[in-house]
Amino acid sequence: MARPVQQRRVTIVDVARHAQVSTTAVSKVLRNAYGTSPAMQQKVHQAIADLGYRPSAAARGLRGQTYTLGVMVPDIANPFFPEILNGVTASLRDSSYQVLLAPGCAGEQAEARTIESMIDRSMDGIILIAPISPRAHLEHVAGIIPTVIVGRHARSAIYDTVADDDIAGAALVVDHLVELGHRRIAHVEHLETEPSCIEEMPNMIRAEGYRRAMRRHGLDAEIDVVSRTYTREGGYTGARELLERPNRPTAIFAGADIAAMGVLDAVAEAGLSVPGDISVAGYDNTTFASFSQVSLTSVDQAGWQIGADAARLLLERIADRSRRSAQVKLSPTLVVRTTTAPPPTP
Amino acid sequence: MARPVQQRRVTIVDVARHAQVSTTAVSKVLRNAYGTSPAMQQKVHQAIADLGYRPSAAARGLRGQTYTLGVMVPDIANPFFPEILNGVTASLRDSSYQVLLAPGCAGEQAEARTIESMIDRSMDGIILIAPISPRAHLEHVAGIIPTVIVGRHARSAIYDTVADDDIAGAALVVDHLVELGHRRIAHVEHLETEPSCIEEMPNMIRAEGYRRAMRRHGLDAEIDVVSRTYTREGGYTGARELLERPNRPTAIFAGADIAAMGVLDAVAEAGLSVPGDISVAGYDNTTFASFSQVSLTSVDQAGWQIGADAARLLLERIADRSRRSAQVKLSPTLVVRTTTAPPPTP
DNA sequence: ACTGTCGTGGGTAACGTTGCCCAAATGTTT
DNA sequence: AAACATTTGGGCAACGTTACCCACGACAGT
Repeated sequence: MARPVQQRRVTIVDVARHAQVSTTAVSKVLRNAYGTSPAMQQKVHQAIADLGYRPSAAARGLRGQTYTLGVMVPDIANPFFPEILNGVTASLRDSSYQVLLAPGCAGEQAEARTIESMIDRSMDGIILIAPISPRAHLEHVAGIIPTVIVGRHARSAIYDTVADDDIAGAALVVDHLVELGHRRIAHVEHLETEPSCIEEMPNMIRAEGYRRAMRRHGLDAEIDVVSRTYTREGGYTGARELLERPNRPTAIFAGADIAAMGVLDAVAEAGLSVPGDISVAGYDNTTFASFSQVSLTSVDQAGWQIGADAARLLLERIADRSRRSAQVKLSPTLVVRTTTAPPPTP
Repeated sequence: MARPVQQRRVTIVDVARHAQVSTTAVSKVLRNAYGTSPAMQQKVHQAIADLGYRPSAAARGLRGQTYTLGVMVPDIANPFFPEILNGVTASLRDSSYQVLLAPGCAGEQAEARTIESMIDRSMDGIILIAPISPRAHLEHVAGIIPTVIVGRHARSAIYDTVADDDIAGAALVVDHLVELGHRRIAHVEHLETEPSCIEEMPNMIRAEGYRRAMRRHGLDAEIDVVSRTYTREGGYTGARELLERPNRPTAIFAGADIAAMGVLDAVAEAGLSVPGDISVAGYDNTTFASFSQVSLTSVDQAGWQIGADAARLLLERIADRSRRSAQVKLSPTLVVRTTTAPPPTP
């Protein structure tokens, strides 16, 4: 039954007393503020080490910075997001910032609550990955807390953005499939049920890129889009619908690898072979796409780089909140694997 | 250049003034504390709604609770962890708690820093998934903050645990393979580089369960374990080593699906077929295992349930810090798919 | 010697919330 | 009618940190 006594936390006051200086002095040393002699710094650092002092984020939050950054991801089960996150944490390795992930945001309501809760926790800045909130709400949020938006295609004066060129990415896939000889190329898109920001979302841009590329190749009549979600389930039901068409497509372009997974499920279930009967392509080039049993042709949008850029921009904005907003647009590349091949000869 | 003015946050004082009551009264209503009449509650709630008030977690943290729970995951790229997390958030749906995820802890040092940072942020409780810190350190942490440990096989008086019966899980796989006629069954385990808590870790228990089951079947001489990590890379290099054995195994049991992915990569690269030439089994029954192109035989350890139980225990412990510690042990089940079959007849 | 500047350090008042206590009003028992 | 219990609400002092000021001594330029 030996229970350790609930010892009081070491505070800045304890450090000050131990180092025989004022709390102000300790605070200054902690923040590398102006007005501290090397001798005092030495004393203070020694005291901090002796006592094992750690600043309280709560108390700091009440006054100023918390050295905490929040990242909101729409769906942690999607293997693309960990890559972005790795880029973020890599960028922050040498800083004193800690990253916290806010998971589970299904729907605009839940997303708003999640963002609110990050603000409540006085985070120093937030990175929102493909948020579905209306533009006005994002600007409102960005007015309260430094914000970087990942994925959305719209510039704002008060928040920075990092996005992949989804028009180009979708074109890469269509061009590749057309070059292989495909004409009936279908697309599985992600459609938000609460459509308040439709035209800025990466998923919509991808669908638009698909349509434009199809038209460019004179395939207007073959444009065929099914609307689901970027999940395995979404890809599965979407592909089921496509495979039941009287004249079924010879290629399916899923807007995300995770949806392509579902497409492959449906194709296998229908007893069709890939790429013999039907070609399949994805988007994101997740680790799953490179898996030997899958070997999915996919668009690489450099998730790591996206995360790294987002973190960098966020730190810059925290340092200078009135600086001009920046927009980073990254160019995707196509990684051709074995799920795409010429269509079957009839 | 219209920049929204940085408006001051609405505080409890504003609410109190607007509702014509004291700040104490507002605080009581917020916390459903004793001593508030229905009439006052009504007034206060109205004022809160009018002003859009949100309590500051920082200020709360300085005094008491922050209504924030932290979850530490060892590797967000492993698709098993999102399942646990979904269980956690589902359990907390109707509570006022917010979950934050602390990502990226490679090594004991990084893990300790991550835990420290959750304590610094005055979280109300933490869930540590398969932490690698020494036992003593975990007990130290649990003395400071309510803690639930997931995966570790050791009971403590001051923290609760939730774990899968890894001995039984490993036995399920070995029994299944033996029944199919396999004898040369190898295992890819996860080995921590900093071995301070070896014998409690789920990965070690799985390896031990494998050894025991092999002995039970009189296959002592066939025991063959390669030590890597539970990653795709680990599974890949581990399988490469196994496949180069003069008398290579007819079945490989990877301690995690994510490692099984790498095993399948290596097997494919070697030009062998699954399950024709070699059977492969995993652990965790992640969504990846059920994927049609993979169809991996795997042990289901009910990640969702693990997360839900962990969250429940944590709430109980927050409510009563001196309650007796609880240990939940869940029974795994085997999901047989198409990567396991009788060994090739020589 | 007298003023001004700079480097160094400290005092103090917030920041927003809640736990503890007390006061007044109301109800209940003797 | 007096004594006592209960309900309802408020005052006040922390919690740990930092921004803003001011004080002191040293030193340079007049």
